[in-house]
Amino acid sequence: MTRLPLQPERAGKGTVVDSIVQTLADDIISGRLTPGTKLDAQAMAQRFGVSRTPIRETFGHLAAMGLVTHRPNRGVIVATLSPDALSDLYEAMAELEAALARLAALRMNSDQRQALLELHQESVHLVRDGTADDYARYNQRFHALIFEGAQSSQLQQLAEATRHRLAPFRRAQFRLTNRVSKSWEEHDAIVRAILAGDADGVARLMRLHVQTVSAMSAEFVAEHQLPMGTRGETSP
Amino acid sequence: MTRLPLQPERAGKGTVVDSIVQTLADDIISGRLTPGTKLDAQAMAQRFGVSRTPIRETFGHLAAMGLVTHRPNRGVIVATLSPDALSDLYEAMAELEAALARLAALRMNSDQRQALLELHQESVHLVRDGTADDYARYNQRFHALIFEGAQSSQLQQLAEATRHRLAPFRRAQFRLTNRVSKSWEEHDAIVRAILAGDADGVARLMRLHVQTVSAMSAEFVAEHQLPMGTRGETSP
DNA sequence: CTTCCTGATAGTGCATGCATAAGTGAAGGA
DNA sequence: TCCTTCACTTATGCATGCACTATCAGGAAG
Repeated sequence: MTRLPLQPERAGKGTVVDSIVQTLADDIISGRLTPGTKLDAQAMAQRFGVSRTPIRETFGHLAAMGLVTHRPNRGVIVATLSPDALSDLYEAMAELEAALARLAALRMNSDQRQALLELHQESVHLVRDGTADDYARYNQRFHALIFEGAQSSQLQQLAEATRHRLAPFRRAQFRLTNRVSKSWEEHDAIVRAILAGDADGVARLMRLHVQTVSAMSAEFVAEHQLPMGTRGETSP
Repeated sequence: MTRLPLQPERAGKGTVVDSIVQTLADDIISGRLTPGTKLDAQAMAQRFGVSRTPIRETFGHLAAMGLVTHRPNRGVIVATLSPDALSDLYEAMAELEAALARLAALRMNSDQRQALLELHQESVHLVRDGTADDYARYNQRFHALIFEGAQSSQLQQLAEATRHRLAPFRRAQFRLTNRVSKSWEEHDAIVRAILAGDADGVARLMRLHVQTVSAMSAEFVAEHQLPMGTRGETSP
């Protein structure tokens, strides 16, 4: 009668729904689907060669992740954020990343610290010679290393989920003038604090870093009139 | 074939799925459904008087919230947590609550500070005269006031979602000896730090407070053999 | 010309049916 | 007695069909 669990956490793979969730989530995060875009259930059904039932289930998952907004009887759209909601989400991001950086400063082993330092030092040339996309990729890896160093998988998952929700509004910030060099300098201070084991200091620095990104992102969104859904749903 | 055009109880205006999600989530959070319990789709369909389709959609929502675990072709069970996963979640909880408390210390207005102080002072008698449930209710309101005071709705939502996931494992901790008076003393220090505007101090205190709860919860789970994911992990 | 009604149309939400994989128990062999 | 095998049972995952609601075009009333 004692039923021992066969393999822990084997779940989450295998069904059609999960693979479609991955695909659509990636479409949103990568910007192929922009905020405000309506997701037509039967068009998706055709695209993936399945019926509408698993598509609707997929929409449920994406809605729970905050990537899409479900409006009863009116379909599903890629999530839009009012300026207030955007800064609110960035604040959450700032606190999550600050907490992770704090833990990383306390917990990273010497290999991890070395890897972080090397990644950061090798990125110097990107400030002058790299493209915005190059720097964005380095930036992604920089934060990922800190996430891993914190060794707190739940907190990491929350941070990554929040990062995904912000992705559509954050993408192009490195194209702003001077943003790259400023960002690199902020990273530099963060790396030094982590190597020094200055937990409270790195938390403060990371919070400021993300707040700066937030301001840049808001500026970029304002300048480029990204769809935000400022006034609720009813748009004329 | 026999389709009833009129739903006798279509409570609220939202969809059926949303109301079922609410009900089942509450069943799990409140402990009516304990971790490891299998959720039978057609039994649920009968219980709520709907077909299996919206039930399956409901399961998707609950899985995305982390309240249930979906095993392909093997159904859905109320989420179980290994001891490691439990402490990991508590760590996330600690950091989230610490961040919220820090913001609350910076942002609460005088009315909110007054309300927090009054709630806390009025709760003194619960330490000696109240039941565990009484204190749990006060505890809930205490943390809720701090959440509101932080004025950071996304962070608050993350904290509440995490709190819900922990609820099945956290419920009975106030029945442990001395836990109530210790908890009250920790709250007391937190209130004083918030009133003093000591942001970093309250973050540290809150982190310790939740860590203590984590230890208590782990102890309770171990003593009472709650269903967990993987057995065999002995504490160091 | 604007506002309000009204009917057509499309798409969502749910029910039902079927193929398939997982679970169950009995029979046979070591 | 215990383990393996195999048919049977059960429930999951997906497809399809139908009713209901939101949206929009067109026309009447102000």
